Amino acid sequence: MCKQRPVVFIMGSTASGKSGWALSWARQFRGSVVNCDSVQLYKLLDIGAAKPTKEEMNLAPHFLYDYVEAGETMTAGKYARDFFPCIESLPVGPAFVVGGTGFYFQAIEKGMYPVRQIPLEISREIEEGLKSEAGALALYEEFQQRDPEAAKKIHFQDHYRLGRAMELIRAEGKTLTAIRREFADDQKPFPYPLLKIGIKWDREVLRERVRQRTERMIVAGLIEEVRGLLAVGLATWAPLSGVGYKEVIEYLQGKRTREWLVEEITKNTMGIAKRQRTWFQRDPEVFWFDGATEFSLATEKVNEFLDKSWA
RNA sequence: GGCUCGGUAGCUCAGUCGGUAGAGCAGAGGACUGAAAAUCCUUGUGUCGGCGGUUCAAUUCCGUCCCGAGCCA
Repeated sequence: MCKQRPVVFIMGSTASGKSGWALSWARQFRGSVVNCDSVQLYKLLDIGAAKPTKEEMNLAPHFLYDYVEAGETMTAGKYARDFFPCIESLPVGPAFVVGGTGFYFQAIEKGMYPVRQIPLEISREIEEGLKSEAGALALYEEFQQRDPEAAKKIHFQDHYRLGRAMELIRAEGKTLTAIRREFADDQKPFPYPLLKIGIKWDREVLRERVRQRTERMIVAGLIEEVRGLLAVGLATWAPLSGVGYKEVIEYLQGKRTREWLVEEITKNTMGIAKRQRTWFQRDPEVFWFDGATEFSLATEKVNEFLDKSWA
């Protein structure tokens, strides 16, 4: 084994300035920026996804942005499968992996359970069951019976997780708990030298940043972007029910004011920020830096890490 | 000026036929292995507009004052 490519994760909530830090470092340390955001990887989602602009992307190599066709649905598993070939094919230099999707970071760092795609009949069957209160309850009871350990951690109202757990039982014939256990036994470590940087902000300052960014998005043409997506028949595409898009759709449909739009997007974006914070916080390996004042401190940390890992 | 309807949690409001009150939203905290910008969980004491009166007991009834909306002058 000779030199390995150093990888820096840049984590934090939305509107924390991650992309900017990543770009600065990619230029300063002659590296690449790799996206780890579940929305920015789609084509046609630009303004609402807060994707870096073409100009910004031209200042350093950017990867895994804009590469999934609109209308398709990405998953953490697919993302993880795309990530490693991408890293291998990068030009020389460190990789700055940046994004707000904690689940995707986990998918590349820890790996995903090796399970096959759920056959359509099975997912349909579960979906049907989940439609009624009684059906959901019956599924939950079956889940509790088959996998009491996992059932303790999944609330019966969390139909999404309940459904997935039941799909695995029916498709793989294995419980979540069993899959987890097998997986833990042959878990492989992340194959590159890794540094995790987190960007944090005072809550109220972040709220103000989000509000201003929302304003800027609207001025930049967010509404037209959404109109365009609807025009090509993407109304039911999952990402359009995400924050920043669903509000515009509602605005386009009815009597919501522009003021409501800004407030609603700001509010819902803060909800995302909260969930992102909760996710990243529990990773003890993250080095946190204040977004307003500690960029140079963080740069020193990165520099020191790169020195060590290239040696 | 008169009449009517309101004034209850940060916001919108419910409610107590008199025994000091509760939802939604917001806010806060948390979970998380193929939709994750998703999905889900936990969390509500506030002079019930002020002051008096009746009452064992008033946010609830009565009086009065203040504030808001509407109608009539």
